Amino acid sequence: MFNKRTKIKEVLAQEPMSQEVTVMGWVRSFRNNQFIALNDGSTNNNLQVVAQLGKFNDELLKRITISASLKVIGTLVPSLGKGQKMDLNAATIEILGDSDAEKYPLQPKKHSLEFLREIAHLRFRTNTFGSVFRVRHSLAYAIHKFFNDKGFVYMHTPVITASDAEGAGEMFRVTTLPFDNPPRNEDGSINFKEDFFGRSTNLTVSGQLEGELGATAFGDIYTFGPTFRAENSNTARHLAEFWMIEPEMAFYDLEDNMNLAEEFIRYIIKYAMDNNREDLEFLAQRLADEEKQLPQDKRAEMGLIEKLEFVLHNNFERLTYTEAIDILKESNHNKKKKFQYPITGWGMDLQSEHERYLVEKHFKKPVILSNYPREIKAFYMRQNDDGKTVAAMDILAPGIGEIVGGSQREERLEKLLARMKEMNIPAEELWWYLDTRRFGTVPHAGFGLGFERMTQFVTGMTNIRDVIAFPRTPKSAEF
RNA sequence: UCCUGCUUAGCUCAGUUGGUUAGAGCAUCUGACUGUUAAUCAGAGGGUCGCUGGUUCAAGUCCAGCAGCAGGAGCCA
Repeated sequence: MFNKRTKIKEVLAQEPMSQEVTVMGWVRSFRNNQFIALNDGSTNNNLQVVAQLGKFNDELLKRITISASLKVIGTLVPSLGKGQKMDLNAATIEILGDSDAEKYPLQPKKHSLEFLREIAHLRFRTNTFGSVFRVRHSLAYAIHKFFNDKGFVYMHTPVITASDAEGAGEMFRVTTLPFDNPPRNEDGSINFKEDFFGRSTNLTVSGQLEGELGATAFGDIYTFGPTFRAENSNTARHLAEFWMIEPEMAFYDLEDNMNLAEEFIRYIIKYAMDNNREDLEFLAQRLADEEKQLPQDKRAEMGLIEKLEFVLHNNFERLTYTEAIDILKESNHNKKKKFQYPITGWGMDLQSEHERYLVEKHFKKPVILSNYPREIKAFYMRQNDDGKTVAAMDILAPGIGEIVGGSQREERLEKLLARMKEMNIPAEELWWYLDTRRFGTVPHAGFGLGFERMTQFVTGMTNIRDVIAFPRTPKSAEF
């Protein structure tokens, strides 16, 4: 058996009492031909391995280069140096894999995030990305734990779908037809009857409609999977491939939905705070250092840890779209005409500058906006009695904007059909969806949460490309 | 997709009104030193100045097109 090692995180938690320990990891630095900072990804903290002078031959020492992989057996003793509690006095050092220092691109110094994106395959070996991806993992685990503990069923909705009626964005087409010479109908259009599925298919833009099918059988379900949007969006908060969590609950109204979303967000943040304290503190420090470069007015008012604590201990501000419009209209910001898009009145769609004003300047906390005008929202949202609004809600977070979008769904078949007709959504194609309203329809609700945006919020990373391992963005799919 | 900006050594950046052989710090390599913590000291190597074209006696520097990246906007999660 090869893997008889102790993870460095566990080693560092021990008291050094000359016990024998086997560790394996990658060299972060090699100082003074004697001190190896070894990292194995279990924590950002390195274990200092001491290769006593004269004990190892030069040929071996020369191969201890940055990012070479080592197996070290030694005894754990209190450190004579000041920078760490313990040393691993090496008895044997085995080079598992050499690393050519002349070609290895990472150095023991600060690199720009832009540069690290160009070497996304190696950036996990930095402290920043080590912390980010350990936190990302914890958030993913916490999500499953939260829903599992509440008795939700984890539902795997399809990645390839045929419905093109959702209007959630541009889609990536899935086909096996030859693109240079596809079979054609008599009128010249492409004949998808000859395609793999016998019809036109695409990558999913949302699992919601399928999720509703699950909710109307299991009661509570959630999905957690990849989602694809072929939008040509070039921003720090959009990806062409991202992960989304979509809970869907039968016997829920809009308020139940908001309560669940708020509890959910708080739960996963608390989980990360309890289990990734070290990584979050590192990221908080990183963010603070980064913000020092910014002018005063662009800096966040709270540090990362402070912000997360604040979210844990303060209720989200809840208000209706109508109330939000009033606040915006009456704001000094608007009266001084500082909005690029002026507040024209009820019915307008909120721009991100408006959302940011509400969240970052007015309330200074996460905000849940509800009951939007029906004209600016999707067909499946439940129509309110006022005839003007729908039971929709968005959760807006400081720094990243919309983090959750959800609604109570229209469960009344006649109303749903009428709305679909108004919006030119072909009911025939969604016959299976409409069946939920035909056979024992129930009030139900759900929401979607962008996993990367949530991870951004928790890690403080300002660019979404830095919280997913291999970001897919326009003109970029190298790794 | 639109607006703005950027692109010079492996990395982070200087580079004057266009003018000889394009610089620095870090990294790398060689040597010295040896309880270091971004180790230190000495030396060396390392460049198609994003690409294509233009103006000029002369272009890293000026102009145009293209590409990529970043920030902002739109779309959204």
